[in-house]
This record gives sequence, structure tokens and C-alpha cells, in this order.
Amino acid sequence: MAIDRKEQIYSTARSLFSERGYHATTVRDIARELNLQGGSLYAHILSKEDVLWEIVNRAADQFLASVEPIVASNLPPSQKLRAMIRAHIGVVAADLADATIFLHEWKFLGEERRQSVAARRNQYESLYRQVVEDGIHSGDFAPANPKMAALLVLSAVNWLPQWYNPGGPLSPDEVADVFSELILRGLERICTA
Amino acid sequence: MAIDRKEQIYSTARSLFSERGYHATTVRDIARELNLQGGSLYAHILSKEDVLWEIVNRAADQFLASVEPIVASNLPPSQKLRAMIRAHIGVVAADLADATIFLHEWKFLGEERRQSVAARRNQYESLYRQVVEDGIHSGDFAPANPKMAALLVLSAVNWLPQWYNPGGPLSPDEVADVFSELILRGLERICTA
DNA sequence: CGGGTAACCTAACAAGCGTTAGTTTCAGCG
DNA sequence: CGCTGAAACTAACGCTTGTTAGGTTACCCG
Repeated sequence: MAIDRKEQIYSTARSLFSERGYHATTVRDIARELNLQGGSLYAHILSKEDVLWEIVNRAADQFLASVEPIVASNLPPSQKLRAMIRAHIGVVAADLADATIFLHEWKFLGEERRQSVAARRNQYESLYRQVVEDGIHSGDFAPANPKMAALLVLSAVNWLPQWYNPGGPLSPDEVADVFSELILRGLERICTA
Repeated sequence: MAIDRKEQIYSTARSLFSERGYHATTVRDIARELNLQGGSLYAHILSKEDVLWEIVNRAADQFLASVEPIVASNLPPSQKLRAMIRAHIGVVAADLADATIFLHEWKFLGEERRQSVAARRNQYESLYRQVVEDGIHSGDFAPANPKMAALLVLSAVNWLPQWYNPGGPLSPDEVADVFSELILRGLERICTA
């Protein structure tokens, strides 16, 4: 049985880091979950921080990879935004823990690594900003404040891990569609009888 | 000079807990900021967790107190929602640290206290849900999914502490108005030429 | 002036942390 | 069978954690 202990460690760490937070999770906690002694992990990992680093980076990869092709496509802005929200929520739903760690626990990396993650997070957010700005300039969107409009979208998708339950009544795509509709068309009844 | 050391401790803890997180902040960190020794704090506090408890509870008070009178008023739903968003952002802007701790660090309280906070958070969120549902039932809002619509509003206000800078170009009220407009009227240009 | 008290310091406690070194176990293979 | 290597264990390291006990300072009130 070619069990990959390293991956098991990452997987366990993902659960615990996202549940309790990085600092409240000890190396021995992770080991216990795998029926190991604390020190035994160091046959597979270099340090606790390295584990966090690997998890955060993989999550960043997932989010960026899911959204970049959509930005690069030539869909109209509103379709792009819908597709991006769908893609993002798909990634979140596939692993809530990854998303939580990517959003919150990355702060506990060392200076250098933290900056690297901050850059990728900014990169991700700027993709949303870019689509919103394109939509406003092309006239597809109302002449809103583009920064604030992008922030509204990002707020919606970034807050998702705090409440979304994959076993709940709405599928990831359904959640995405409802949010897209609300963001694009608004809540107030102004155009219909 | 009647300096209230207890309040100074709370204030320092607020900064540090919100910057580094509860577990990454040590009692000695707080003391150092006040030119004290670690143990000296215990003349004023009972435990580190008690400090967190006090901070979280005060923040919960602030948020609830700012929004409850609006819900109880007889404004139309859309005006209520605008006023609530204004009130919330006002509280956030008055102390970003409080908001961050209220949203994230409360999880590290002991079982009993954590449940008490969870209840108050639910109470707060249900106020928004209630206003949205009223608006939908009265016909002021489009017949959207009320849970999701409330979640969109809550996402926007809950994500605020992550990006809002009180020294930035937009005043709290301006931010609130822009968000209100976007949420109520939507981003897409559908009713205008 | 003198006694009390609140605030602080020093020093230490037990427990827990991330991490390392040395040793044991055991399957795979000549 | 005996060797090899990986993977686990035990045991400890140096340090930090939250917290406490006991002594010292300094100020208020009679």
C-alpha cells in the first residue's frame, strides 16, 4: 500500500488549521490524528510552517487557475463575472478548509513567504477588479465606482467559507447563480411591476 | 492621574489580538506594550481568556445597539437596510480591531462562552435577514431568495474590516452609501439607456 | 508622620511548544 | 539468512506559555 504519508499530513493539517487555526494546532495534534508520535512527522516535513506554506500555495494555485482562463476569454463582462463566481465557489465547495486557510491563516507565514502570498492574493483580486472595470467602460455595467463594485463581489465570495455547507440545499452552482443575479440585477424592485 | 490600567490592557489587547490573532499574542506581549512585566497584568485581569471575552462582548454590544433601533423603526425596508449598513460601517470604522475580533477571534473562547457569542452573532445576522424578508414580502424588494440576499449584505459588511482604511478617500458613510446603492440597484445596466 | 493598600517586580511553576538525536521495527531483496 | 532503508518510536533539548507567590515601592488618608 503506497500510502503517501506526506499528503496525509497535509490533508490532516488542512482540517485542523482551518478548524482551530494555525497557532492553536500543534504538531502533536496532527500526528495524533494519524496515529503517530509528534516527532515522527519530521521524517516527512521540514517544519510546521512549511506545511502551512504548501497548503496556502496550493490553494492559491487552485483559485488562480480556476479563474484565469475565464478572464482571458472573450465573453461579455457580465458572463465573465458569472463564470468567475461559479468557478470560485466551485473551488471553495471542493475544499472549504483550503479556502479558509488561504483567506486567514496565511498571515502567520514568515515575512518573505507572507509577502509572496499577499502578492498572489492581490493578483487574484485584481482579476475581479479588471472585469468589473471592463464592464463599466464598455457600458455593460452601470457607471458605478469600480473599486467598490469589485469589493462587493469579492466580499461575497470571500465570506462564503464562513457559512457555506456542501451538504446544504443549494449546490455550488446554484449559490453562484443566485449571487450573480443579486449582484448584477440588484435587490430592489425598480424595473418590474 | 486616574489612568485605568484595566482599560489600557483591553485596549492594547484589542490591537494585538486583531493584528496577530489571539493565540499568537502572549500575555507578555500585551504587558511589554504598557511597559509592564507579564505577571503584573494579573493584578487587573483574571485570565487571558477573560480579556478576549470582555472585548468580544463589548463589540457585540456595539453592533447590536447600533442596528436594533433601526429595525424597530417604521422606515420602509430599503431605508432600513441603508441605515443598518451605515450604522454597521460606522461601528467598524470607529474601531476596526473590535470588528475583527468579533468576527474571527471569538472562536477561541471556551465552549460555554463561545456558544453565547455564537447566539449573539446569529441574533445580529437575523436582524438583517428579517429586514430583507420584510422587504420581499411587502413587495419593495424583488422576489429573491431572502436567505441569500441577506447573506450578500452580511458578506459585504463582514468583509469590511479586511480592507477598509479609515484614512482612505471614502468616509464610512460614503462607503455605506455606495454599497447600499450597489446591493439595492445592482451592477448591470438594465433600466437605463 | 505612619499604616494601609494598590500596583508593580522578580522569580518561579508546570505544562506545552517545535524540533532533534538515537534507536527500534520491519518489509523487500540479494 | 543477513543487509538495507524507510518509517516509526522514545526521549529529550531549549524555549515559551499562562499563571502564581512573595517581596518592594510609592502614594493616599488619618
